[in-house]
Amino acid sequence: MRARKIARPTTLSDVARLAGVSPATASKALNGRDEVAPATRQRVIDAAERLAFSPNQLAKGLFAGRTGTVGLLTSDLEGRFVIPILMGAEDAFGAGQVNAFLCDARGDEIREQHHLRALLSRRIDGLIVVGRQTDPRPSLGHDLGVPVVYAYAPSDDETDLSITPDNVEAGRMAAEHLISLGRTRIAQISGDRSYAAARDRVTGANQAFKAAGLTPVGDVMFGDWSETWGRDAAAAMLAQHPEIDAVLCGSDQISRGVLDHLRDIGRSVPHDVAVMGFDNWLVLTTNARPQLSSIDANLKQLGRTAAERVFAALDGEDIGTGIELTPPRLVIRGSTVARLG
Amino acid sequence: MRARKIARPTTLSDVARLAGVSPATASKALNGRDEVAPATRQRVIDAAERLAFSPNQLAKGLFAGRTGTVGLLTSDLEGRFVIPILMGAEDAFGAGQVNAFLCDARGDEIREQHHLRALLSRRIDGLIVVGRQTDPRPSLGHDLGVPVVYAYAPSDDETDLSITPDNVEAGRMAAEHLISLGRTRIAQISGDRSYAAARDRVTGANQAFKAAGLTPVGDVMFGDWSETWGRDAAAAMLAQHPEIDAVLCGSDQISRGVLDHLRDIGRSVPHDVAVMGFDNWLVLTTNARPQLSSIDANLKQLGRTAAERVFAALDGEDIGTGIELTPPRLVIRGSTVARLG
DNA sequence: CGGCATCTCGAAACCCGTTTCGGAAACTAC
DNA sequence: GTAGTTTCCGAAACGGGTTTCGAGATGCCG
Repeated sequence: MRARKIARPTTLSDVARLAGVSPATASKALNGRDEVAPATRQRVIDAAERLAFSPNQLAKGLFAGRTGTVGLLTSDLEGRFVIPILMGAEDAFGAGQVNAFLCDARGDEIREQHHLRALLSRRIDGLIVVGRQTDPRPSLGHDLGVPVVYAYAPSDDETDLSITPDNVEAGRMAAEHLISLGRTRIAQISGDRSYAAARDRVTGANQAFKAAGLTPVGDVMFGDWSETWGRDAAAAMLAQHPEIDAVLCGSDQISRGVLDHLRDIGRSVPHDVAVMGFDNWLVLTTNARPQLSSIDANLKQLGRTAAERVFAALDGEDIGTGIELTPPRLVIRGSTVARLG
Repeated sequence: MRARKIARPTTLSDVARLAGVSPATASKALNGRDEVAPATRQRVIDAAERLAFSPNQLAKGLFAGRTGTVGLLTSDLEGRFVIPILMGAEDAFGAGQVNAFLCDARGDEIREQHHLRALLSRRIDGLIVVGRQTDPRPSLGHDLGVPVVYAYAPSDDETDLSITPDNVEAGRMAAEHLISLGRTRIAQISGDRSYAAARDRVTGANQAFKAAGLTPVGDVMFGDWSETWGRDAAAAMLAQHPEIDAVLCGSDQISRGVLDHLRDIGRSVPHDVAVMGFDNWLVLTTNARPQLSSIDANLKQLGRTAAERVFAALDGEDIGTGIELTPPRLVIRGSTVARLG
């Protein structure tokens, strides 16, 4: 049997005709409404089965006002951060009957507006806006007609709901881990100073140092987020302060550079110097020598939370306002604790 | 002026009423049909502008049978490979009026079927199936009613259209680069043997060796795709064959491990030993010491091509069959050519 | 000024599924 | 036997847009 050239999808009327009832009855039978005789219902169900009927969600959405679709508007698909968030959101959505439109604005405001228009004209039920930095981004406004949640990058309008990682807490957590290991001469090599993520983590770490009565060694070094910067910064730092016994880094990439330099100059990790990373990027952390302790921002969880907030808003709940911080998680590996290799 | 709690989107009827015409005329005016007087058209356009009217794509699609949406069914969002492909596809689609549904099946066939159902019931116009390996995957069949293109992972049904990187050519290209540099004692450290990508690249490289009259040093080492494996394999390889002057690796991660080991034992790269990676993963290649030469599979281009094929099929063209190979690209950096640092 | 072609517009049907509401049939109660 | 209930089904309207087709208003001709 050849497939028809144009495989017109079967409609509810087709099912109704085969079952010998009206479309109205077929609809009621398939949706479990109770004004249908059991025998009739079974006939309709059998007919639907036979024709492999799947209802046209467009028509359904047209009437219901709900489409079962959500927009994911990201500003950077290449970024590693948006992917886990998208996954978490997909997790939360996928459980139900929701599908997600993915749009990438490439950080271009025009393109973002364009995508936003397109999404709204498709009558999405909700929108998640994902940024690639934790710095605030312009709000999309409130008169969109659908609930909006900002993930990772918070909105600059505090009457929006934003969900973002708690980088201050993350910095504190990392510093406290090093302190709890007895390290006292701790240096910080961070990333790009223009990123709130870099500054926040340093803030948190400094709070922990202060609380423990420690003075950090040297000034915090800001640069970029690369391995190369980590290497160069470590060289400069250790030349000036050879006494340091731990380095708190702004990212796993930077940590890898620092580890590299430490091996070059023959310092043992973690015995002589402990090294903490940030982000828990597995490709980097688990293949480092030794494996790299890091702070995981729980991005997947963040994405799931964002999706759940959108869901809640769909069910009529108030979506809430302000910036909601999600807690980080400490992942201990061999770069801070020796027996873990 | 406060935004209404429920911002009911403006409909075509609203526009028509404001312009003082019937919905039918309004529709014709906005869609550029010529049975409308210029003055009337302008009135309608102005009214639409005033009300910020954007037509309900659902209703539009309901009638037209075209929804302007495409499904992207991937089996692994975490994989680095699918992301550039998705980007390329988004590029090609985004130019027009098409939006993409993103679904992640997590390599689970049940989940895949579930998502497929959902997508079809949303009346997508086309489907791109993205895999995370280049090994063939089960076909979804032909009676879906929409054009399907398989990207990266080809379908096991040769009457489907698949687009996948030419790994044999990639292997050959890498080997020829090393040969052209005068290297004659070349070893291969590859990834997981169960991956077609690993085997194909080795095949291509061996063809190049044969053509040049060279005998590879030692057996090809298969392992996994990690940096750690690269280190271990390099150690074993160099212990047994200290004479090698180039290593052809199965991935950039493996290359990084190899580079690491070479520095450990004091071999200079590229002077003593040249190293080639695969995938051109910038985070790894540009931060290596020296920077890593690699083969780029042009995945973004692949995604764009896949999207264009779907487009073509929508316009009535035959979608074609078989496996279409996309050419790789050689990226030369310091790990093979010294002056490039 | 009548007859005919042209232009412009709107009523109505349609896409597909849901829901309301009314009616027919079967059943109960007296 | 009649009146009142209940059960089950279908006609019709709806949602938001598109398209067909016919009607009314013009313009042009002789």
